Amino acid sequence: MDLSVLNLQQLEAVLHKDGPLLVFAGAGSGKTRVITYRIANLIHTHGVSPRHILAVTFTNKAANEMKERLRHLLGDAARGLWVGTFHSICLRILRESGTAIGIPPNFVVYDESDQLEVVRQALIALNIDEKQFNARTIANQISRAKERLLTPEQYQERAIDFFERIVASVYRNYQAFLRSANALDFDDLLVRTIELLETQPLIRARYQDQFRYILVDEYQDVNYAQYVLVRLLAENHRNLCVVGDDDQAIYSFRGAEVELILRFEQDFPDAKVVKLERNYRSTQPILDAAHKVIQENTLRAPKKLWTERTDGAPITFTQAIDQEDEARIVADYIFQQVRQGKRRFKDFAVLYRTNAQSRAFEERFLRERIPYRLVGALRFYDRREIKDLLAYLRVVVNPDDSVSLKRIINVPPRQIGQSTLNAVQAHAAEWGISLYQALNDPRLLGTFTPKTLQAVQQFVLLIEELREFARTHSLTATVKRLLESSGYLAWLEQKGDADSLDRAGNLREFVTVVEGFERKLQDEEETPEDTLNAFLQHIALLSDIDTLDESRDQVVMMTFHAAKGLEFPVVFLVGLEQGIIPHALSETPRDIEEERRLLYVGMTRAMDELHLLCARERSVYGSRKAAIPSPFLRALADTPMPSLFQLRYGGAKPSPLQWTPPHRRQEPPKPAPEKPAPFLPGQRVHHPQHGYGIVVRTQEHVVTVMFPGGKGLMSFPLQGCPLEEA
DNA sequence: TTGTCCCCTATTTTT
DNA sequence: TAGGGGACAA
Ligand SMILES: Nc1ncnc2c1ncn2[C@@H]1O[C@H](COP(=O)(O)OP(=O)(O)OP(=O)(O)O)[C@@H](O)[C@H]1O
Repeated sequence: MDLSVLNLQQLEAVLHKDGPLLVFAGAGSGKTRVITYRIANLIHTHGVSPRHILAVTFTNKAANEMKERLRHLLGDAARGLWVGTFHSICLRILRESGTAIGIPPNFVVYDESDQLEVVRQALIALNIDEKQFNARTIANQISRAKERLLTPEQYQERAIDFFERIVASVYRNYQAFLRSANALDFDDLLVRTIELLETQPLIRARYQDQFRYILVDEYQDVNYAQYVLVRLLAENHRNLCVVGDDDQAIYSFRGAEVELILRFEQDFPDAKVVKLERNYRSTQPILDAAHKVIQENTLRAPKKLWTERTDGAPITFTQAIDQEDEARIVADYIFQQVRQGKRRFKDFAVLYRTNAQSRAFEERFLRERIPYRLVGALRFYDRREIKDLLAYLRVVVNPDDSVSLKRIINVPPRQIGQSTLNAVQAHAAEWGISLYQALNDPRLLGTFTPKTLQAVQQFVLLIEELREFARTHSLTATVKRLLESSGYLAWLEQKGDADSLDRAGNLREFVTVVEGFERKLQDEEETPEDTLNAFLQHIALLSDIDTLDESRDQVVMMTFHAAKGLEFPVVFLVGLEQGIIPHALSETPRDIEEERRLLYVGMTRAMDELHLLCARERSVYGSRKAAIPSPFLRALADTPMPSLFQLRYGGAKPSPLQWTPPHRRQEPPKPAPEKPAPFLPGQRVHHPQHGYGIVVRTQEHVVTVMFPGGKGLMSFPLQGCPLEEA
């Protein structure tokens, strides 16, 4: 195997065979590469069987890439390796061995919205007003508790105020509900795996023996439960290699604790520590700027980072008028670079703090026919029609899954309305049975009018018939059958509006996805039921980034969070404004430092070019608000940063960041009393603050003017613009 | 029971 | 801005 693609420090980490190992290093220093080559080396040089190796990645996509690279390095010798996220690995363990603690392998994985629904049900059962205690907040609290491995009882003991006591009772109820629906939420996957390993010595011994080498990427973002799981699994062989960078810890809102990586050397006093200092990804100007930003943080371990790419383009900073202008500037730049043959679309990434910011870019890119892929909060599988279909499938697997049943009982409408549903729910709650059991309970059915009774019985018949069908047919056939016999597809088509037809299209696409999944499983001998289970569980753990296809020539857009671990030749960081990053909701110094790390993660995704943008004005909830640059950019005050205008039109020499101090409020644009004078390119104009300039271009609503004296180009909305002919 | 219309509110980030 | 929920008529 060719280890010459590693530097000395990387080699040191890769060759370290037994015992705990910490690779602690900055962005782009080749940490992930170390993990990959360490695995390859263990298999190739030391003859370790792949099934004795467990590698944990942050996303499913990262797992797939690692598998792919190992296949490339080792060919078939890499088969049998365990690579996946914490959640997918726990899922696999629970499927294999969960029965020992009463988890049948066909459990359902509840996602966030299912979770919320369960909390709502619990609130109703406990007679708590949802307006008084927000279901989402409570669901979050429950998640936090599980991440700290607190049972409802333990949580209750620790509850210090009224709210927490409420949460404790909801939590207890919530767990009971999950159990009766044979469901696990995301956190349960970890919690129950740990429970399994802690209470079942034989099973623990088996997995501890199996995973002789454990490697964890992005260790700075593990939470307490994940930490406990790793320790538990590694306890015996102690061949644990963790890799991370405290400056890239950005998931504390999800319970992750950076302290866990900082504590590694105390947990394993004999740990070998390797630091990597050479960055292979970015040019010097990018690295310098990123370093200036992150250096402002106080809670960090200092680290060096250098690069041989000392000759890069300067980073740019551009203030746009508003978000549309921001999108326009980015689109123009991309278009120009592609047209000149310098770049392809897939070389570009647009990164932002919040998903809502993608909108202006989508619109602009659509208009300019720039192909793009949005990695969004809304997954394909989260679309309403797909979730409905999945709910049907879950009910087919497990009719006692009341959350799913409730979702589809009247979709499409089948005469089972709110009042019937209320009666069913009340009955189910009263007798402690599932909704489906209630629907079959003569005591309840007796109270229905003939019309309702018929509707209910038809529904039960539909489900039974589908269950029978699913037992004896392929997954694809079942899905097709379901779309027919539930009347779902017909319902959408009969509605006939654009939205419904769109949804119908998505459902057909879903059938294709199912076919693909089934084809991949072909070699494994599975019963139709197993296939269906595996499919549902698999989908529950997918995130949108996992479906990103990097071979397609398209610009990618995603949040800073989603970009973790990725790299792109040209990166635009947009909306770098106070209130967005740091986000207005971050308050404590700790929060602020995490926001700064987020910016750092974004900056360090760039290989060749980094472009920072912000807008002077932004629409929030539809109303326009003045915006000022993010205070984080102050760290770059002495960095020469030309704007994209200057880059394009030449003009003034790169100037330092023009800082608009926070106290100097931007004037909201005054509505123009008369039709604005049309400006022509080449025309001389005067601006009250910036003085004389030359118009370089006019568009429908915007005029761009070049000012002398290092000011470069500025754009103004024609509406209410203070420019005058000179 | 269904469908429509209008008002209100929520928005950080996600496995 | 949008989408969810409540009020109301058919
Ligand atoms: N020894 C090396 N020689 C050449 N290129 C390398 C070397 N090590 C890593 N690289 C390249 O550097 C880039 C960053 O590597 P990698 O993703 O492993 O870094 P990382 O430390 O995991 O980054 P991050 O923390 O930002 O996710 C990749 O393109 C990788 O191929």
